[in-house]
Amino acid sequence: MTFSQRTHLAGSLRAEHIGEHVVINGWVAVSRDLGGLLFFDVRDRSGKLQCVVQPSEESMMLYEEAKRLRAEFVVSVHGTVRKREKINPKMPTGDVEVLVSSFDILNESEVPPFEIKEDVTANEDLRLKYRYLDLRRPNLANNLAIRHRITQSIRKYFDDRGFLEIETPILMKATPEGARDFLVPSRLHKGKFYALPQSPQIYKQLFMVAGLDRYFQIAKCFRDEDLRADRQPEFTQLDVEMSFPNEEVVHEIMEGCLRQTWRDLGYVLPPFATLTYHQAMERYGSDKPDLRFGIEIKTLNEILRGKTEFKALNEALEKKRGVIGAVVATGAADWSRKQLDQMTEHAKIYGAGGLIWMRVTDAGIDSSAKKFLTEEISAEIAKACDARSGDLILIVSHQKWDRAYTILGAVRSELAKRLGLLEGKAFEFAPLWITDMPMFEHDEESGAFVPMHHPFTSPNLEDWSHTEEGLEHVRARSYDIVVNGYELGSGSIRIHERKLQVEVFDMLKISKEEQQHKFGFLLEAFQYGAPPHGGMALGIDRIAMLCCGTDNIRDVIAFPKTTSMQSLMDDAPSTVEAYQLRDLHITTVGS
RNA sequence: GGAGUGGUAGUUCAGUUGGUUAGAACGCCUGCCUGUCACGUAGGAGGUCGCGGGUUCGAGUCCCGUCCGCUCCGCCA
Repeated sequence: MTFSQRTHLAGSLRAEHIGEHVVINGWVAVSRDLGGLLFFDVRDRSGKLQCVVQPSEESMMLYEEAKRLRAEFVVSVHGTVRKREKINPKMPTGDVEVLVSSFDILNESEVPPFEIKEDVTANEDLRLKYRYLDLRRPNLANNLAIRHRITQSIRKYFDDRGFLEIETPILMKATPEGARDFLVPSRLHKGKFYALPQSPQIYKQLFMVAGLDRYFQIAKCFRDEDLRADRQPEFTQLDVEMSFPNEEVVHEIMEGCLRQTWRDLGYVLPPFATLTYHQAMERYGSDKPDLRFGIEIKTLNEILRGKTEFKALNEALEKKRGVIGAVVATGAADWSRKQLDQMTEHAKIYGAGGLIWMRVTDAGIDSSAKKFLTEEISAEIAKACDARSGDLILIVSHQKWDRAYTILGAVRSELAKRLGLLEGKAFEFAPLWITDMPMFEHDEESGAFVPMHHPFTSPNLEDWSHTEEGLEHVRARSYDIVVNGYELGSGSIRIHERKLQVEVFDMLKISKEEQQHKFGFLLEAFQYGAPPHGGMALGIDRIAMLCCGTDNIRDVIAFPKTTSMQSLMDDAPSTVEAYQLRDLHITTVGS
């Protein structure tokens, strides 16, 4: 089939093009036959354009032919741009239309399974099955364009600063720490497996040993863990590492990168706040707090100690790490019993035993724990919380420090939602650094200490301890970037000395044999002049989510998986032929 | 691993206490219509109520199981 090359994109025509002869190639979005006068809109990636077939005696054939046009037919339209009789202010191209002189149907289309329009109503599973049609919608296509803009901006930023973009292997050694690996069986090595990278962490550290000095990569990473609205099994990271840095250098580079990316998209990224991990937990109940709204947690342990008969509260006070905390819902004293019950149910999802509410009014303080809290104590709590008449105080207690604050953080977020504190703030950004994470975390199940970040993170040497009791208080030289409640990424100054790395492995109860088997090559590399180094990794998908104003990671990925890790379009994962399994020395068990 | 929620026409949904032939809107098809842009208008076609079993004279509706979508807890160095 022959057809003319287009002269313009459909969405690009404006009044300045009036009088020009143009060729537009695209899809029929909709056709309106008024009986003798026929309009059809042509859509391409750039937008939509109205075309009109106005029959005259010599063009009746054209009109008859145009009646065949249906949605999603592919057409090549020749015509002349002219001013519309009635302009359409809702369309960017609404000042003009193309008077069609001829057109070719380049391909017909079945009736699509859902209408391809901006305000799509079809459910997501149907749209995922026909993803190529969903991507035809300008809003989704625009998300991918924004994502492209982000990666271009990042590449330019790091190139300008002497960073080399270097690819790392996708088939790598399995190091089953942290998340589950995706494994790839080896055909040539019976019974052995590669793993897909959870991150290029070890490779980029070896780049520093190699003297490559400054590295970055936009890298695909894989984790075989359960999905969420902001998590996919394969995702993309901006991975960065540099030699001879301190925390300030890394922070400056990464902040600059995000600021430039935001600017290139036409957004403003305000200055970063900084909170230590403990500050974030105790003030906002999260290690990734959303600072677009201000509700802060108040800890009430000292106010309530020895002042109440409430059993649940005293149980928290008796424990070394128990916490009683409160958040204030401004102006919510008039909430109904039902609303309060809903908040309680929400807190219980996160492990709360219950929720105490206090209504502060001119008439005094009404409380669900009236029996156990005297008027004086209630007043003192209200004062500590800065609660005024008309406010609602929600109190949570838990015997564990982090659980208590996590529940309070969840209540804080739910309040923001219910009080509408985030409305109209999709494109406001509140970035911050979270610093001084604990190096180790006590694991309830195993009773052992596990690394909170990863085992290559350098401890703060001021805190470094060789005793188990001391481990709890060792700070890591790590840092996270958080924006609007999303952890965009984390990084650290790494260990670059074999001796310290072995000490950390020992503390984590990784046996010498295991150290050698999993990380022997890294320990060996550290013996040959490894420079001090550090870096960071940021989630490109989450950056794109923020910049597209969506809270669903699937909106910024071309072909995403569902929450059960399937691709509805191509039906992956699927069974394979028996000979393929034989080649790989694999048999499947069970059914 | 667990919790919640949904699955009815091509699509989005409604469907009462279990009761005749399962409805609406949009889309689709056929006419009519020369300035529409959510065109209008007249008519028409279109259903394995996710799947399997059970209770019942009778199941879209009740029960059990199962599959799938979404959200969340756990998990995610």
